[in-house]
Amino acid sequence: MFQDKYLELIMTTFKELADYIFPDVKETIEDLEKKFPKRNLPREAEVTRFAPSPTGFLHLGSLFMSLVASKVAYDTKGVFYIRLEDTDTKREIEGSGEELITQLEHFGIVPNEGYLGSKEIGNYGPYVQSKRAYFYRVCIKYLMEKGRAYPCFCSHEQIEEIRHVQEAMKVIPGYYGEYALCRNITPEDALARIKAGEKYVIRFRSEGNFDNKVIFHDLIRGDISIAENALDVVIMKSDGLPTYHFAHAVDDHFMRTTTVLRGEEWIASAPIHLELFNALGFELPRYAHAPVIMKLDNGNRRKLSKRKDPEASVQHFIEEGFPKESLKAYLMSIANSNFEEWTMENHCFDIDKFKFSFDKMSLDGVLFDQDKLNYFSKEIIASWSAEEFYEKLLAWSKEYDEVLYNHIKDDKEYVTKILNIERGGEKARKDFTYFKEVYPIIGFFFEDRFLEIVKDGYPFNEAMPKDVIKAVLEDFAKNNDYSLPNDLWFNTVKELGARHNFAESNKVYKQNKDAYLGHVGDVAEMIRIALVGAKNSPNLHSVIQILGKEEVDRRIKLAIDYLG
RNA sequence: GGCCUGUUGGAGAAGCGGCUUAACUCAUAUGCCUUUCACGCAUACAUUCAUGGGUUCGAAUCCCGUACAGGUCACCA
Repeated sequence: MFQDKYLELIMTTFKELADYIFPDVKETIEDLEKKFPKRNLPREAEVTRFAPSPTGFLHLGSLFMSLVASKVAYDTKGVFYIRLEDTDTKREIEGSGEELITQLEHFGIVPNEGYLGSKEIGNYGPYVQSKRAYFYRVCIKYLMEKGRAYPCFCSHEQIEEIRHVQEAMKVIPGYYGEYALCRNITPEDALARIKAGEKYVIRFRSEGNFDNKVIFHDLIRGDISIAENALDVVIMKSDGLPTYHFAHAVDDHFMRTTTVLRGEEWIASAPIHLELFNALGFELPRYAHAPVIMKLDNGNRRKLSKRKDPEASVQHFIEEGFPKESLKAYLMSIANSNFEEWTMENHCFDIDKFKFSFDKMSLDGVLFDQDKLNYFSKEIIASWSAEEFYEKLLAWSKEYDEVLYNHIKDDKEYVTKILNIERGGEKARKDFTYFKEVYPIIGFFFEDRFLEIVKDGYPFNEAMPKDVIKAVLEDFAKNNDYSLPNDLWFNTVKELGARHNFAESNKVYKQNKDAYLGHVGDVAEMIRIALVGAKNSPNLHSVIQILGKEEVDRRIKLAIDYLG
């Protein structure tokens, strides 16, 4: 009897406290429930999200997360949205929110709703946490009235001290139970201290016990059994903004997220979220804790670090000119190991056509594999038509490679021909893995670049007498027939070789080395070096066809002059 | 240190009690093809599934211990 009376008394003072702290809050959780009703979607439709903090460039891991999240929504005809988690004002980097969106867009990841940099779309906003302060206040006020939240006046030093005591006593560290100093401050006292201007945070009053276990289901890992939460976590910081834990509960509930996809580093705090959802009377979303992308460093696996690893930044791949399709295909191969087999069966790298599933996802952090990315990239670039390649190359170079851009922008026809060499078919040429290496490979096709290459001499075979090379080139200049197709043309090269005592094939040469100066391969090499300034190039016939008679003649003459 | 998660070749992995002499892909090596390079083709690459024990007629697959790796223990997300 006395107990009930006391409880009633406490409750009313809790309410006074809450009213004092949140004078602006007029609405209740029920009002918000009505304002943000469940979306009218088919049952299997998933609502997913990507919730980055504006603290720097887009991380490869973040791209991975957003790719999977958007894929899940896309596959189920659901909704994918973006929410900006900007509650950490200290770490915030000006403009990085917009940058994140731009980079996501570059990869074709466009949300159905949410924060879009310059604007927002959707009925569940605002989608920027700093603009949602009111909603958090509504929810905290609710908890406080129920006695499930209380102001805490402890300083960092005090908390530090508590931890030291706990460490010495070998008990679980943290702000809970008897160690939660402010937990039992009466509402009257708290009110007085707040009125006196003392700084405070608001903590959640946990009813859990570390000795109990909670089981929660993870879409990737299955059931995870873990100690119940007993920590009185901070839910509102002294600056009035919510902590991640609280914002997660409020936002994902009112934005009606059905599946929360996040990094595995959140598994440990899941019990906090469980209790928070419960206390607020919210239905729990499904969770999927994805593995992180790692790197091998001195034999140890560690997370890709923004500071140490250039490949941690998505911008790095954009600047190098990896096609967006390559990166997406690579990331999908990490997400679902059967994706690679699927690409081979279907001769397709379009991740939109692939069916993603959580249970094919790895549980372990995967090592970033540049070789694998390169492989996808080569295959994908080889699968494009020359026109497609040209357009993409042009767009990229305009932004990141001025020299290349100036060479290709005004001569689509010429460049397309170059890019078309040995393109298509089962045995397509696969020598480009990213845009940045295109110019070094095809540069010789351009007059100015060719002169630059050749300026310091030609890499002719030292063992071959100069007058022989000269004679071969002179003969070639006189007798080269542009009208012939590859096979017939190459026969004329063989004949040319024969006139200068070169065997028609390596086989013939090997049988009687003394009878010849060399074989056709050597002849082709001389012509190649004269025309491109290097020992290797794409198919010679193609090169000659593209350069044209005039240019070939000029280059041959230049080489002859060089030989003296 | 407590708790959580994981451990199949250099990488990503399939397999989840007998069809596995452990699939497939990338990488690597060698050879073939070839006018160079690239492509393509062929072959090789884990007697063994971190390790020790157990259950079983039978284990990579189930159970227990150990080791190792990653995560987490903030008014950071």
